[in-house]
Amino acid sequence: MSRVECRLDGMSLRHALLGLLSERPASGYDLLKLFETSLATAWPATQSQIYTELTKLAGTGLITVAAEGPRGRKEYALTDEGLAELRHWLIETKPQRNTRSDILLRVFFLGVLTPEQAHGYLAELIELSDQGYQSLRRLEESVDWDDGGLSVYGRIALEYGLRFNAMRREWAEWAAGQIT
Amino acid sequence: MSRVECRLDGMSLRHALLGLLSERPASGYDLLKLFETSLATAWPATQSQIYTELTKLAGTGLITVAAEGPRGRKEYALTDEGLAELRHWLIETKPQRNTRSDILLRVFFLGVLTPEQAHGYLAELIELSDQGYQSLRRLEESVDWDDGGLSVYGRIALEYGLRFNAMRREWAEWAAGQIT
DNA sequence: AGATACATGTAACATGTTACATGATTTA
DNA sequence: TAAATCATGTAACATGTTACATGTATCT
Repeated sequence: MSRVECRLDGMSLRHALLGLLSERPASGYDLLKLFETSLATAWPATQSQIYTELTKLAGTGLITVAAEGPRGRKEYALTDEGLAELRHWLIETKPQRNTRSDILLRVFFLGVLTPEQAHGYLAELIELSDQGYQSLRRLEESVDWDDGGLSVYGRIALEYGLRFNAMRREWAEWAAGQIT
Repeated sequence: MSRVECRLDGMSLRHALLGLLSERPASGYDLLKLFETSLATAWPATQSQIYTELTKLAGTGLITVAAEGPRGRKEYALTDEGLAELRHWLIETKPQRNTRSDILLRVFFLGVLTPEQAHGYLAELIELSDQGYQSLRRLEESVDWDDGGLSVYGRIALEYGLRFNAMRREWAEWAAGQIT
């Protein structure tokens, strides 16, 4: 009775918002900041998208306006239904979204460039990976890992980023060696 | 004079098509098959998208209908302008598209599940990574690497996939150990 | 008083997905 | 001759980006 209809996959933005609200109530503005910091690498979202989706979520009862503050601030809180939907998404639906990579796509076509230009591209990737790695290291140091719920799994997600950037750097170095 | 206006980034589908056509002429149907095989992991595209984009590209002169075959087949070929645009994209524009990962996003919110359920999710990821790895190994064996232009960089892209899946597997195993 | 940060909302456009719709040629 | 494959196109909808538009509270 409680699950009204079959929902399609996707709609990850919706679940990202539910997930962030599962920790504590927050305004659209707060959520925007959280997207910019913690979720930026996993699921970037714009201000426009966030506010629009929050209105929809409140309309379907997955979240509610729990409090109103100064400057028109609306603080949203997760409802029981919202938490159920979040759990449903995590447990029942298969993570299989197609990952699109601008960076990898270009690699297929480096043959139309000179070997020097191809090396240039790979050097860019090495730098990009280094920057990503360093930036995550800085984040690691600045975050209070004794904080609430997101910290355990936030640390795990950060480790993913570190390993990913290290892998990409090593791969790009190897690839540069393959090009004569 | 030749570059008419400032183009925005993005439009990777367009450049993926130009890139594939830089090797040899092909029909929309051929290109669809190429997307399903070689580009599937880097930049998936649907039949609908491909045919629509080909029509647009032919309209702007980046490709032309070089030949027509049986069943209404239209074989497209890259023009000089198209090749210039492809090179421009590869050399001048920075690869910085936001990578969205459904899989990583869920990790942030595993705290709303029981440790057992979280372990279940990580086990799924390990299996997914293994399958991805094996499937790329099979592809590696089935492809004729002495073929044309795409093979050198196609092999490099494939190596990326192998390393990525290996990295993700190891990370998920480590992550499982972090959850008490 | 002016700058910055807080705070929300919408409109236009670009991109991507699913489903529908049609038909020709080859192969078993 | 029936099924599979080749071959293209469009319509409706979902999602994501950029720009515009507005106003309040705090800090220096």
